[in-house]
Amino acid sequence: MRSSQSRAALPADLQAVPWLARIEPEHAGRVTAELRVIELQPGEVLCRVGRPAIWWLGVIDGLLKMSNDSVEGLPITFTGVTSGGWFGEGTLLKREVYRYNIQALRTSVVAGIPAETFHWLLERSIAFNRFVMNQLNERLGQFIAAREIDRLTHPDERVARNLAALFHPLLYPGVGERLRITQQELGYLVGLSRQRVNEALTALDGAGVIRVEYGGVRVLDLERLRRYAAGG
DNA sequence: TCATTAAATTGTT
DNA sequence: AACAATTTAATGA
Repeated sequence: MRSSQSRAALPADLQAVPWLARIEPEHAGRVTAELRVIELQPGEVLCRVGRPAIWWLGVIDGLLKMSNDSVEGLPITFTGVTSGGWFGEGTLLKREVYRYNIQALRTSVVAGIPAETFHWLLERSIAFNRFVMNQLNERLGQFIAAREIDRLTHPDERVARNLAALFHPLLYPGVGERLRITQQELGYLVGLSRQRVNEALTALDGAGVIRVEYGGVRVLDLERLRRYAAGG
């Protein structure tokens, strides 16, 4: 929006694109040439509902909040997109407009490839199709989970589920890795105050499912985090 | 490399 | 919302 300008991708950016190394070399060439990168400041909006979908977008580094608030009602779902996550494929496949608002929760580096390149890859690269198919499947699971999360009343449970969703197998292959997110950011994501998030994290730490660390959390038991129930 | 300082983040009230 | 304590990052000798 402001002074943000897109630039060509640097080698370091390319390394942070998980599907790039998996597709055929002859296809990767076009992608690296067309990949654009932009830096977002906290609070900056990447795309809004209703805008035509021109890019397939992914996070190089940072944290984005994906929300679909209907014009009339309250925000429906929130999903965090962390480093390595790509989104917008559903919209691009149908050649529609964006159905979500994407906002940066912290300073983030975001990459994008043009819609034509996205379709070009779909028509040629089996490896790319495989990645997108996986991605769609994961996203579907996330939305089903999101419906459940919305119904949860207990803050500790909401935090637990949201953390589990962020620590997704697709984005973070191994348990025990550190998820870099501050308690403030988690508060924005889940819709709770920082204090309440802190309280919830302390409870989760006490239960042994996560370890609270400075500037992030470490998931010790992803399964138990997913199934966490307050008081039991 | 170490010490000092500022900034960010956390834990509590 | 405010405060103190802690951790990290930055700076410069």
